[in-house]
Amino acid sequence: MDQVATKRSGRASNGRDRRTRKAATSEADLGALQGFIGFNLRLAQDVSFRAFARQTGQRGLRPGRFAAMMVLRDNPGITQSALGRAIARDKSTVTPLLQDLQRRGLVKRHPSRTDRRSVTLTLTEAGEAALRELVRHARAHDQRLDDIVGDAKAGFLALLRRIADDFG
Amino acid sequence: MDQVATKRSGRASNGRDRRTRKAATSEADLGALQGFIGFNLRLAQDVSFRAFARQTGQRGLRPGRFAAMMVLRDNPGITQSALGRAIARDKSTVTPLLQDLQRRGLVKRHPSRTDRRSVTLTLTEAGEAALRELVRHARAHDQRLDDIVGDAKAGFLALLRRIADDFG
DNA sequence: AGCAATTAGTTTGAACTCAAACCTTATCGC
DNA sequence: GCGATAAGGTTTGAGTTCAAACTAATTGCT
Repeated sequence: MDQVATKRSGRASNGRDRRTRKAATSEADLGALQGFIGFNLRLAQDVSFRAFARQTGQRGLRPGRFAAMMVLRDNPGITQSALGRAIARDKSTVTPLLQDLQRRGLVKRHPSRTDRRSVTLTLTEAGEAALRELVRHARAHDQRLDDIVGDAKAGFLALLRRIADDFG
Repeated sequence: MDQVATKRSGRASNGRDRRTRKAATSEADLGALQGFIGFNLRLAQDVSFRAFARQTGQRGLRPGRFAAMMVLRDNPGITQSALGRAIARDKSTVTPLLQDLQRRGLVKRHPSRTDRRSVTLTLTEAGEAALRELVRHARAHDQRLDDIVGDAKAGFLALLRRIADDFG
């Protein structure tokens, strides 16, 4: 149960030394793929996303909704566009997301007084309550990640942020 | 251009100290969200994915196809299920993915001789050629990630793999 | 051998996402 | 002011993805 992974870091898998990191149950050789940061990023994100969804999924509020509601809580009156930028989602994704949250009674949308194009967003009481509950799950979930990352967390987060910021 | 991010790590954002990490252009406060590993994982993956797609996207071969073709190249004769497990995609996702690659003439599928349920997969010559080209782009792309991660790469990859593996 | 449980692959339905086109409203330059 | 340009939101279309239901074939158990 102690990770085959980190064992190999030395030898550059040039594609000829097969059978390197296969899972416990004889599976495919990932070859050079396992050296790509991008690929491993996807795998990790994928697993994390799914685990979060499992923990909170019954309510149908998955990571995307969670992130949106967090931003809404901390920035009451924000507009859809700004929300989209904050959570890195296209505005055309944000529209139906908010329609859903509004339909569930978790979010209120009123026209902005200063700009007739835009909508200002706030969580309802129910939204705040739902978010509090959600935060409990999210914390538990992220605690698992914290446990894996251990004291490397600060550096790990810094690298993730750097990737997110520098790939403009 | 030197990351506002890591600056705040000390104070636990309990939701009352607003305006902490907003981007250069007065934007939303991410609040507690920025402390979540899961959220930052998504942002980084997102940006990386999109950058890859931009570099190779004209050909329509995005990261998903790239990963599949890499596994195919290193594991000729593999079955769809095994491929799916290798790249962490559901078998119902793999089916249309391969139909597309086959339609493009990059992959051959023949019935397995030993198991009449399964299909064995191999890259065609065109597939190998396309992949070689793709690898060039992928390497350039991952080099950018390498540059960002620097000498922390080994540890960074180890953490990503640990996350992917331990969240079963 | 024979029946149950598993596995390979496909199909279908729902969710999420982006990009592009579009309308409305603001802002900028002159 | 006025026209061009930009920005906020919505709609539409296409691409990915998973999960569940289903068929066909294989394995396991007795």
